[in-house]
Amino acid sequence: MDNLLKYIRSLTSFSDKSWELLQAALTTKVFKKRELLLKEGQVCNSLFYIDNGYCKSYYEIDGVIKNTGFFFENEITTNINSFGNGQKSEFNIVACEPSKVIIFDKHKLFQATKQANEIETLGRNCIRLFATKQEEFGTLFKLYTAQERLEYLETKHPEILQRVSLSQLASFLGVARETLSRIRKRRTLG
Amino acid sequence: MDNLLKYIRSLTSFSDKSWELLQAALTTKVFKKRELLLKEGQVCNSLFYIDNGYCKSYYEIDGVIKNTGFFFENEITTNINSFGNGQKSEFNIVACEPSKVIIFDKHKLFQATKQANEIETLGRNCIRLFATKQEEFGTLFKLYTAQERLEYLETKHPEILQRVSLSQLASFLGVARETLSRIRKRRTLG
DNA sequence: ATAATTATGTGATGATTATCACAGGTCTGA
DNA sequence: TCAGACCTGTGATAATCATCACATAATTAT
Repeated sequence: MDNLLKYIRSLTSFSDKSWELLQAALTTKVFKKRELLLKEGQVCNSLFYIDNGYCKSYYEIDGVIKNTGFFFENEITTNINSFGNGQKSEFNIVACEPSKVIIFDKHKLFQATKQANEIETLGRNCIRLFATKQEEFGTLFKLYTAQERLEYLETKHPEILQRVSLSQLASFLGVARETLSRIRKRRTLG
Repeated sequence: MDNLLKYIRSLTSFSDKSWELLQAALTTKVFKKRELLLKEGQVCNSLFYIDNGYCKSYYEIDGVIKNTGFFFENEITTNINSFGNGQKSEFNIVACEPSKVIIFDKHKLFQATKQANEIETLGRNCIRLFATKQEEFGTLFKLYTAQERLEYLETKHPEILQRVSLSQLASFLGVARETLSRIRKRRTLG
């Protein structure tokens, strides 16, 4: 829980009392590799804080897996649309490594929110960070070619390249794995 | 202001008192076509609620304009990263038609937030909607081809096609305008 | 340990797309 | 209203990418 408290206090002022109230909404779970945090068709009633390990979100379309996001330590992942509107999730979230995850229960969180305004502010800031990340990666596709997208990750998010395999990354970058392999080869030579 | 109040109340319960407190953070401005709401290099200290008209966000890279979002009536636009972290904006937001915009001032909004918890909740919900939209459009590029992205807009967001020119849309869809013209031709025939 | 699975590299080929060039249509402001 | 600015369509060509096929690591499970 120590990491989470530091994370929270990096976002907003948070009294010991707020922290105590928040506990009612939290549970910790260790997910095995390939275990699902969220399954397609379910309603997402949780925010998932990743204490260690990492996860990815992916769609499965006509049997083909399309990765849409990677989430590492000290990040929160969720299906923001499902969480906010109660609609069924169209994608999955899965642990890519054994991962210790702190789960925020939506309904208990909203109850805690009523008791401490700091928790409401925390919620706003978590969603803000999530929105920022979505915007950042969504923009990549409009601005850059596949090769430039790879270079962007190399510069701004090297941790992704270190931990995610080429095949997994290709799907995220929107190119075939063979293409990414060739892009990488061109780059290490030229 | 009537549209805005309806919009707010569609998101969260909002008392007349909260509405009155919120007024201190609001100003209304009519932007001419091509007038900038936010300029690259500026810090974004506002949320922009579009009462009528529409706007787009765009990057200008090596003299080439890349559209990253379109925003219509009853939507809020901003640079969420600049607004939240105080960093300089890397993109512009411009009125594509004469547009009546209600501007939420960040600092005054935060003051109002301290006086009414409903305003904090409103803020969280506005950011949530923004995040949902970012996720939706970011995902398009990972899941679909250019033609499928066009079909998605035709189905889910026909208002964009009705109001945005082909050239402007091509940039948003990440293809050359000639390519979008040909995709459209293929579709209307086949 | 070793068999099975998963990941990566690479060639060949066809499909898709970007880019340049140019023509005609539509909008718009002085 | 009329000239300049924008928008759309289309051909030609080169670049990029997806797909299939197969070989060879690397990893994983029993």
